[in-house]
Amino acid sequence: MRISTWNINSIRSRLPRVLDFLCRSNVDVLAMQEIKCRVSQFPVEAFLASGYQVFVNGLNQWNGVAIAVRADLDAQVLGTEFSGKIPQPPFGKPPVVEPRALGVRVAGIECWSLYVPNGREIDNPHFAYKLAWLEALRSHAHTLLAANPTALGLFMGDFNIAPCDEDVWDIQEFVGATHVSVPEREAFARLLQSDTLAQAVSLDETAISRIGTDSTNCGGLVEVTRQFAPGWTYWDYQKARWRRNQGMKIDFALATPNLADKITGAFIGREERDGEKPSDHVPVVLEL
DNA sequence: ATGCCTTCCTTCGGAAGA
Repeated sequence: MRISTWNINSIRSRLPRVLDFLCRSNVDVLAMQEIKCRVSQFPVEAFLASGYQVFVNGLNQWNGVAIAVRADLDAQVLGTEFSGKIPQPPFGKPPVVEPRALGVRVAGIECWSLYVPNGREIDNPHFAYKLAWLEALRSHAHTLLAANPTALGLFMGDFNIAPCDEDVWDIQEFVGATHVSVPEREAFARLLQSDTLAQAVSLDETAISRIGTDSTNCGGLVEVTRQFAPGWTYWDYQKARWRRNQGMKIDFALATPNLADKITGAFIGREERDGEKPSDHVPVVLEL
């Protein structure tokens, strides 16, 4: 079975590329982020014609997530809300929960497509929102595993965090920036099983032991792409980042331990950053 | 050279992305 995650940066701009990728790569489940459209604007018929059922969470031109599942697979929507309450952004009237999460149960696996808030700048209210959003995700994962330690759960998407210094082309360029800060890396680490932290994030021993001892309240997940698929998943459109190969590794798949044991490989579809109208992210594909 | 790009909208300028 093949499961993929991809921040496509607008389904209406990327439809031919996404359908081509689905068929060519023999993908069974695709978690998409940044569809940038309302549910009514999503090209459902085109997916059906290509042999995929598709589930959509989209409100307007911002954010939005979807999951395509091969038509012959059994799939049920879980929802757009975590058991850990998803926070509202620090703006907007009336207040609304942004479409950044969608869960579908596929073949016994609880699959989530996630678009973690960007954070903007460290001192921006959006940054606190990002941390609160990640805490809601941690709470959900913790609750899932507390209820059933053998649960099969997969939390895929654009995490907007570079967990390790090597996950950006030059860490010196990111001094004082979001995506690499200690609070973000700690929030990412708290999603994980405590004994997988040391190799999963660039944090000092004090921070790792502090988070690691908090095992009664950790997410309990395992990041399952890095060991099979090293390298970056995003290159900014600006400043010729792709041509100069200056990228970031910010797209991941976090699995519950029982599902992590079933992962046999992963790869990054780098070729999707080339050619006509690419997204700035490329797909990450898991093999089970 | 801020190596200035891509997407969206009650659209031709601004917001957001990371």
